[in-house]
Amino acid sequence: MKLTVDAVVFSYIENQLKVLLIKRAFDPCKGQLALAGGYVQEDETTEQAVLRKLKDETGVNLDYLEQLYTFSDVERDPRGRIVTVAYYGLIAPIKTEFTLNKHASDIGWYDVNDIFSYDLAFDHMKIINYALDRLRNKIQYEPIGFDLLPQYFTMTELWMLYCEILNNEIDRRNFIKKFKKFDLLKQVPFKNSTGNKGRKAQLYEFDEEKYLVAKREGFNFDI
Amino acid sequence: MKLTVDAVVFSYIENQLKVLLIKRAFDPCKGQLALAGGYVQEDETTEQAVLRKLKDETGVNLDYLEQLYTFSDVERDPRGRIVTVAYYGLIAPIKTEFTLNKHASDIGWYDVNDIFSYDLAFDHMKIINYALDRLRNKIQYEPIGFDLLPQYFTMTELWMLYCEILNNEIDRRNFIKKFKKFDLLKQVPFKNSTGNKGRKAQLYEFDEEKYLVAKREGFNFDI
DNA sequence: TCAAAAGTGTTCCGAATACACCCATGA
DNA sequence: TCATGGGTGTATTCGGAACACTTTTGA
Repeated sequence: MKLTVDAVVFSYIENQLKVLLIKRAFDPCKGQLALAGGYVQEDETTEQAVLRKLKDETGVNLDYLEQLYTFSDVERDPRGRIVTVAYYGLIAPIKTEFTLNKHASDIGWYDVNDIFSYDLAFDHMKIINYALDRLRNKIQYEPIGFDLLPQYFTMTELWMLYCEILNNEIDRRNFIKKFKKFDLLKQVPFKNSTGNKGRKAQLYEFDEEKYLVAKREGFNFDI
Repeated sequence: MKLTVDAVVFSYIENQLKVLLIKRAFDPCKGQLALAGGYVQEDETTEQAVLRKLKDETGVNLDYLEQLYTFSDVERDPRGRIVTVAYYGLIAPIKTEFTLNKHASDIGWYDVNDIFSYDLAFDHMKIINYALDRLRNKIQYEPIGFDLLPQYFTMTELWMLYCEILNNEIDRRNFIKKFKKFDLLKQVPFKNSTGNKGRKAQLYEFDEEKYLVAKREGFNFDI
């Protein structure tokens, strides 16, 4: 019985929800896209293992990490009996410098709307779908969406993120009204100028402290 | 690296939420209360392992089973590096016949409101608390409460179950009104007579079929 | 006829929804 | 001055919360 970890890492790049995949350099499944992951060592928790493997295999540092599910189908790995503890992580769209290592011939961000047409290694498609379900649920009742955005963002960007992930049409005005009533955002004293059209937008920052205090007093984040 | 499973089994007996614990017959933690569980075999999934161990160690058959979380602290088991996949299960309060086996010197139902004063083996207290959190959340948006009740139950019993688990005062009238509007219950053509006081109560049965149809059409169970 | 539990209805309030116009900016 | 995207307000509707009386039953 061997134990591995796998990580479904999401980011939000160019208004699209992306997932981090590596191209496997070795068999089994050589050449196929796969999640980052690997064996758990004797002296580390599964969470530590995920962070270590991500660092080793891709060089990324997460803003959020959560255990997803443990997959234990007997036939899930051709190398033998391998149980995997899957995690999902979120990362702001900073310029991610990938450090290729021997296990991966390529590393990249793939649009989640496209991955269904790819041929993923092992049961990794199943794991990604599980992660997507969890993300879509969780983003509605925990303020984790901010971990997919840069530190400073506009209301429209926040709104577009939610539209993209929940893939439905949310009324922009109602969404912003609701979010402002939550009172979890700090205005920052400058505005953005992405694109050179139209009015400049106010930038905001998530106020983690405020959220924790509000939560302790019974506030429930709920979109 | 060894892999085990542990099961937090709940039932609802005498208007109290109970958890199934065994008294360990051997070291480590001999004599302490613990969850049912054990090693995962090479040719079975973790879910199959839980069901097998529950059958072996206690003889109970679950009405509901769900994976909870995988616990992997390096020091969580004195026997060495053991990662455990925890599950929680629900079972209706039928007369459960326990089959004692060599691993357990005793098996019993313990009120969840009392277990905090007991000395549980390993990190099993942590696991039970995790399961309680999950149950309290999930019962509010999936109709799993019925798996803690007998096939036929009264509205008042259903209401009391929710009050007990969510330990807060829910308005009885609003609760019943809401549940009736869901239209997920079948009236059965007889009434109960528990106790010999007061008006007899209509008995109901959960209509799983109706729920699945409604769910497919977009219905969301939500207390 | 009384005590105990079951069963039911109405009002009120707040949140969600639907919906449209004005503002700031740079070309 | 115009096109583009940012920012705000109101009316309506629906569901949740608060709340009290009548009915059935057995002793």
